[in-house]
Amino acid sequence: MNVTPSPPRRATVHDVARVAGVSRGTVSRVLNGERYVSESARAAIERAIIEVGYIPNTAARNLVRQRTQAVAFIVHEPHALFLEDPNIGGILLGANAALSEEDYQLVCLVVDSERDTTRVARYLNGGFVDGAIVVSARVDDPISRAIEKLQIPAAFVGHPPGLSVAWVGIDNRDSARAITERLLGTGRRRVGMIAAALDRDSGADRLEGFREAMGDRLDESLIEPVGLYSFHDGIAGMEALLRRSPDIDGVFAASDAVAAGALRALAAAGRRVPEDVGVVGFDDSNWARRTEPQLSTVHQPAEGLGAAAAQAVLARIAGESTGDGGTILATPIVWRASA
Amino acid sequence: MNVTPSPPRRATVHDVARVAGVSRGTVSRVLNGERYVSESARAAIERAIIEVGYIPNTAARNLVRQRTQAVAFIVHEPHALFLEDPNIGGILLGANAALSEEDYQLVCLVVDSERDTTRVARYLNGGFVDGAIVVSARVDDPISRAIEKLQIPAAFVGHPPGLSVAWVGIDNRDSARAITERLLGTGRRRVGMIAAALDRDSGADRLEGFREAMGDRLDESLIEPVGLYSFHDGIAGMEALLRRSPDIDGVFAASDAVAAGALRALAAAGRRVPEDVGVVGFDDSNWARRTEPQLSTVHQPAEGLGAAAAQAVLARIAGESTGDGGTILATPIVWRASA
DNA sequence: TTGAAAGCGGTACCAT
DNA sequence: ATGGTACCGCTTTCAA
Repeated sequence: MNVTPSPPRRATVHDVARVAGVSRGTVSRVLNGERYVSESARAAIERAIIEVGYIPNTAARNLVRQRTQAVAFIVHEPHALFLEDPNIGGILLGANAALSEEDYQLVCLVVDSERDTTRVARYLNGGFVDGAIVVSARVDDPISRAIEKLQIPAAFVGHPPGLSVAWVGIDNRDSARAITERLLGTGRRRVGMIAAALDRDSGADRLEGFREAMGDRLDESLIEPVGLYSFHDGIAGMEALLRRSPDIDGVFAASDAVAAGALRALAAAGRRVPEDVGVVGFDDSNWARRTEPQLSTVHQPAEGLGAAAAQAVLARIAGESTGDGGTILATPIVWRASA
Repeated sequence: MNVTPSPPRRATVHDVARVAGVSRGTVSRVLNGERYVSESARAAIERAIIEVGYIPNTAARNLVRQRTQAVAFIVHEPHALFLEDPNIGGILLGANAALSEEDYQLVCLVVDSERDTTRVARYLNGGFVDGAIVVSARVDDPISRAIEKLQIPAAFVGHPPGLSVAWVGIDNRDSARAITERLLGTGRRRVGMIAAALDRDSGADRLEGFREAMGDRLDESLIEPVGLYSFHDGIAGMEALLRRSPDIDGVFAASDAVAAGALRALAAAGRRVPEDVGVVGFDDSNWARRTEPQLSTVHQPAEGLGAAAAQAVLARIAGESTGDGGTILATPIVWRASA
């Protein structure tokens, strides 16, 4: 069949002007609510707008105004992680809310392949957005380069190592230290850690914080490194720990998902939580309230991070801030029943 | 300080032409890899491009070409659901991959407030995208209206009741019937259902399918309706069922999250799964592999849905298809250990 | 108060 | 092959 129904040409300012019997300039003034338009002209134009079914083409407007009232939100996560990460959704929602407040449109771009990387970089170059928020940046990929080269107002969530830019994040080391100390405060003697994602800042920092809190009491054999912040790695990590050090009575899991896995492994091994073993996690994600018992954990302010990143970008768009500093958000400990 | 560093004006085709000593037309030809450009001109232009640091402004190009090579992905979920829904991420990734294949940019817009609704509708009107994929459409909201009015090539994921448009989805009723029958096939006598989200198509259809499969054997008191597809509602639903009908020996939970909750409640009540009670879920989401025992469930092809929606949109952009039909994807049963 | 005209950054057609 | 020019849809001086 392939009968494409006549693409109904959209009415333009031109059409409105013609029908209203005025110039396009006057129409534009009405459209933008400016002064110096006679009542009669305004009325005629408003009538014409309805008559011809006029809808403004914002893209054209942006071209001349040289600003778009839009900010990109770029997610740069490997496939699986994107689906799993409990924070990403919150960050997105937080950023969207903050931008929405200022009537900015958040456009989220996801990078899931080499091809995406260059296309997104092109998009950034293309003049479709006034700024960008980047989650999980890679150093020296086309996207970071585009942002730097074009000096696009940007903020990163999580500190991109090596990049000197504005960023917001949390203090993973300090938070890890704090919750480990709290765990120690419950009287545990043999405290271990299931460390994850040591190739990332966050993972390495959490381990570092654990080390700090343990000080002299640290027994290296009580540290079990695993690959991802995942439930399954949590199970494996806990099993390894139990095998190696059956007398373990406290565990700091690098994330709630890992902690949930640890709980599962402990239950399978017949250990009671928190009576025999105290367990603490990190993130305060959905996991934390679904385990039995519920997790004591570090609250990660996902929506706050998104909002802060958005505000940083908006400030730079407004030319208010040129600093490359980082903003660190508070991470209160939420004490529940698992320790 | 507020010293906005001199906004470095971006080089344009004009600049390149001037430096290369040719006309803008010729520059444009080189940019678009057309024929009929002398080697000398091409070389001069390429040199000039580097010299002035030219970066094309895609937005301007789109304006004249009247197409953007971008498709919107609109998510219209209430706040909490957005963070919970196990399918949305997969749909997004599937759509992105399919669009990426054709060198289209997916721009995801999230609707989380009244304000967002109108802003997104404006964005759609604005001429920034060639098409749209809509997840969780509302009937007669500004977004659906914009799409209809502008005849934007679109596809909906899940059948938007009342709207006559292209859509992709699954057959919830049939899938529910199939897995219920399979559950009955294991010899259960007293099979119930924790029905959820009955105000949505999907929820109502799954219950309908359950009813069909049960036929004469249906005992209305074994149906427990709960609010959301959530873990906690799963717990509550199962508790209610156990209270009312202690002899229950089979449960169809409206989603995996609900099933996970049911498992928790059953464990708390001392029932063994699958020995005492068989449980089946719906979605085949992350939940399914994290419960103990792992869930038997209906596989929901999230990425496939996203890809199919993307292809439908691309086809309509190409003017190939004008049908308003729906595409139904297969939902194989995945049999694990919970029944 | 209003219209005319010059762009915004490109593309595309038409002579040459 | 190339330059000239009209135009995409809208905003923004500048005169009148």
